[in-house]
Order: sequence, then C-alpha cells, then structure tokens
Amino acid sequence: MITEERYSFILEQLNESGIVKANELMVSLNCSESTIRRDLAQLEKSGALVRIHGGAKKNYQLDKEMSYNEKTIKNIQGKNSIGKYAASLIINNDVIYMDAGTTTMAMISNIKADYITVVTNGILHASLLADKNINTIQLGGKVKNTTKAIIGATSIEELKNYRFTKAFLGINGIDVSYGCTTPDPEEAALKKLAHEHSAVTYVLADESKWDKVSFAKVCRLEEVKIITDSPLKNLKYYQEKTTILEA
Amino acid sequence: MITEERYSFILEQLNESGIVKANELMVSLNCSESTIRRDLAQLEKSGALVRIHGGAKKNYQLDKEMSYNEKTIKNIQGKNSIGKYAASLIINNDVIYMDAGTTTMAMISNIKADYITVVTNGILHASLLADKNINTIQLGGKVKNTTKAIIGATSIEELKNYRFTKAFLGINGIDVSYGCTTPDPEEAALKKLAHEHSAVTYVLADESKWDKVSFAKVCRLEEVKIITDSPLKNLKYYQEKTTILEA
DNA sequence: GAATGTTTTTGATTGTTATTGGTTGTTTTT
DNA sequence: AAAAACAACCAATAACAATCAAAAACATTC
Repeated sequence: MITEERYSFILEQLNESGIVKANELMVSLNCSESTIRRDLAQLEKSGALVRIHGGAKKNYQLDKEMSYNEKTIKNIQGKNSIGKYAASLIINNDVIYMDAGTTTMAMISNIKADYITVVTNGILHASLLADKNINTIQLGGKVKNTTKAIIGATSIEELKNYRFTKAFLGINGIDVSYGCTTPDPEEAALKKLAHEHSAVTYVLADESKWDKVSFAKVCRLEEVKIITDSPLKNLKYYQEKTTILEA
Repeated sequence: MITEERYSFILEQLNESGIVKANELMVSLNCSESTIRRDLAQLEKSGALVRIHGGAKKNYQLDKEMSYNEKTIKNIQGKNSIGKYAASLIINNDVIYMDAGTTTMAMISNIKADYITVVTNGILHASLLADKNINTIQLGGKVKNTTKAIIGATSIEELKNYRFTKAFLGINGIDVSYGCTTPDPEEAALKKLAHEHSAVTYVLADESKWDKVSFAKVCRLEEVKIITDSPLKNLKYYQEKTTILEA
C-alpha cells in the first residue's frame, strides 16, 4: 500500500461519507497512526480536506465567493461526481445510450461494468470508450465541429434501430414548467429519440443547468430521472414532478 | 520480454487500476528493479504517466485522457511525406472519403483546401477534421477498439448513400498479382465499397507495404493510383499495372 | 554465414533520500 | 483526572538515482 493509494482511498472515503476517522483509516489501510496523521496533514496542506480532532472532514467551501478558476474546478469536480454516480448505475448486459457532452464524458473513466454495449453520438466519447475496451457503437452523420457530436438525419435514422436499457443525456436547461431544453434543435431531436427508445432515461445536470430554459425541448421532467450534484433551493417544486438523484 | 512489451503492459495495468507499483511490476514482468525504474522514467518523460514514490499513477483528468492519443497523433501529423502529397491532391468542392489509419491521418494537417466535405470511418480522423473546421461526416457503426475505426453493416449501408470525387485508402499489403489486401474482411469490404463509389481512388502505402499479401482483397492494382515515398527496386513490374505517385 | 566490433539493454552495486512505525511528552476531549 | 488524540523526534526500512560491467541485439566485415 503506497502513499498515493492511501491518499485516494482517504479522498474516496471522504467523498462518500464526508468525514473520515483516523483510527478507522489505520485499520482499513493497515498502517500506523503516524502514517495516517502524516497523510492527513499532507492532504490538508494541499487543500484536499480539513483536519479535525480524530480525523478529517470534507473541504466544503460554502458561501464563499469563488474565483473563476475555483468555479471551473468546482464545476469539473461536480461533473466528476455526477459522472461517477451515473456510471455506478450501469450494470453488466446493459445497452446504454451515452449522449455527447462533457458531463457524460465524466462517466467513462468511472464505468466498472465490463460487459456492456454503449451507443454514442460523441466521437471523443467513442474514442475513450474504445480505450477502455468497451463494446462501442458510434452513430454516423454530420460532425458538429464545435462539440464533436454527431447530429443530423443519418444519426436519427440509425438511432431508430436501437433500443436501450438506459440512456444518459446531457442538457442545457432544466425548468419546472418547460422541462429539459437545449439550444440546437438537431441535438434535441436526437436526445428525444434516444430517450424514447430507452427503458430509463437519466438526465445529467450540474448546478448551472437548473432554472434555465433553452430553445429546443427534449422532454418533460416527468419522463426522466435527473442526476445532479448540488443541493437545490427550490428542490421540492421539482420533486413533485420528477425523481432527483443526488450524486 | 522486450522494452515495448513492458511499456504496453505497464500502460495497460495503469489503465485498469489507475496505479502501478514498482515491485509488483518487477514480479509480473520478471525483470530487475532498475529496468522498471528506467521504464517508468521513460514513460513519465513521454507524458504517459506520473511517477510517485513506489510506482506510478495515471496522468488523467477527464479529457486529459486524450493526451496520450493526441501525442501519438501529433507525432504522425506532418511527419509523413505521403500524407503531404496526398493532401495536395485535394481541391475545393471535393467530396473525399478518408479511410481510417495512421497513413491517411497524416494527410489532415496538410490539407489546404478550405471548402471540402470529408467522409471518414476513423473517429480520430473525424476529431482532427473537426478541429480544422472541415465539413465532416462520420460513418456510424461498431467501433473497432484497437484502431478506432468504424466497421460493420451499418457503415456499409451508410456508405452506399455517398459518392466521392476522391477516396484515400490505407492498406496493409500490395502485391503485383494479388493487388491490395488487408487483414480484416470487414475493413476490406468498407474500403472496397468506398473505392467503388469514388471517381478516383488513391492508395497510400509506405515502403513496408510493398510485396506483402494480407488476407482480404480490396481491389486490383489497375483500379487505383498508389502514393508511396520509397524508391522501389521492382518498380517497373508495378508500373505496368498501375500508376505510382512518388511523394 | 561465421567472426568481429559497436550499440543497446539489462541487472547489480553504490550511496542517498523518502517513508514508515515506534517513542516521547504535550494538548485536547470527555 | 483519565483517555484519547496529537506533534515532534528517531531509527529502521524501503525506494531512489547514479554508475558500471555483463549480456544481448545489432551492424559490419571477411
């Protein structure tokens, strides 16, 4: 058990339970008190956690004004935790639709199931999935140069041939009355079709997507489950209409 | 066990578990501590991993996972004279089929024409073309994990809908009597169809491809033009049958 | 194709540095 | 005040970089 392994174990624990106890870590990591203490000191120094008497807690920077960089980092971390949670829903023999976009991309490195099939319209997604040696099917069609997503009639036609056990969609806006919306109508059409062909649809949305309305409608809130990372203020209005899973 | 074998084993391990330990590698690769240490130092230098005390960890953060691939791609880009020559044949308003593979990939950075459409079965190709803001159409279908090429029935069906002014194909073997051949029959079928749907077909072949015969036939020599970089010894036998363009 | 010299790769050795677990005595919690 | 958690130190150990000679792979010559 080397240093970095302990670090990642500690951070993982922390991410799950929000708090870690030194003596529990001693047992599960099978090392001395000194080592744990040093690890926690080091991780605190790097800003990954805050030490407390008996262990450490998550470094929650609540109502502080965040710098732009911190915000970006937070966003990425948020996406990562959403991705991790979403990936944990995947089980063997699933046939997945994975929408293009950075939020869904965060799922890929977290996928644990080893026998699944993934259909995607993201060419970067396909490449990463191939790296993981996952059974991947790429939708064909016009490449949208900015996002490297496949869109257009061909992709729609292809998608008609497939059925999914689970679909994971990114989204631009979520709103109580307007549902899930996205700026590009072609992308919206693809997302909508993927949703219709899937037994369950999960919409992945970090905090920046809530209470936003974009141009083209994808689906109503009632039809999908939403995975998010942030505690919403007006959560209850949404909960009346849909299932919200907090990562 | 040669160096490259160890490298790929290490990277494979790393990809699976995210972390490798020096002494475990010593055992599983059956070599000395020094060798492992040298390997890790080299792989770190090339940016494939990050060394830590006791081993190495993955170098990854979301899209950073692309970095190893990108490096490989960058290496290919521009360094190849065949790619440069092939790219110079492309003119505005062309509709191109670009086969997957490293040889054709070398074309992309050399493309000068600004209004063209490219259809490709290579997902890395599509990504690079999108970066250059070229009108790109990606064939859909099953992703071949090793080469990141699209193959299978879906891609064949899609390809039937397109016609090209020029097709650029990679190939594994060229032989006077057996013509152009490649190991994978599915890939061969796709190449063949692209060739049949194109006004002109160029086969890109570096010196390692000559006088080789692979399993599945793509086309006869008479049907295509061959772009190569190396001066052949037995050039004249080929020139009786086909056009050879020296880059 | 055997014999030669050259380059590359490898494993062992060296001394150096980083990590670890135990000890001490102090601070915090109950 | 007792128990738990803590920081600071130290010696043992593990991992490290640097170096060198043997071995392997390579190219060259006869």
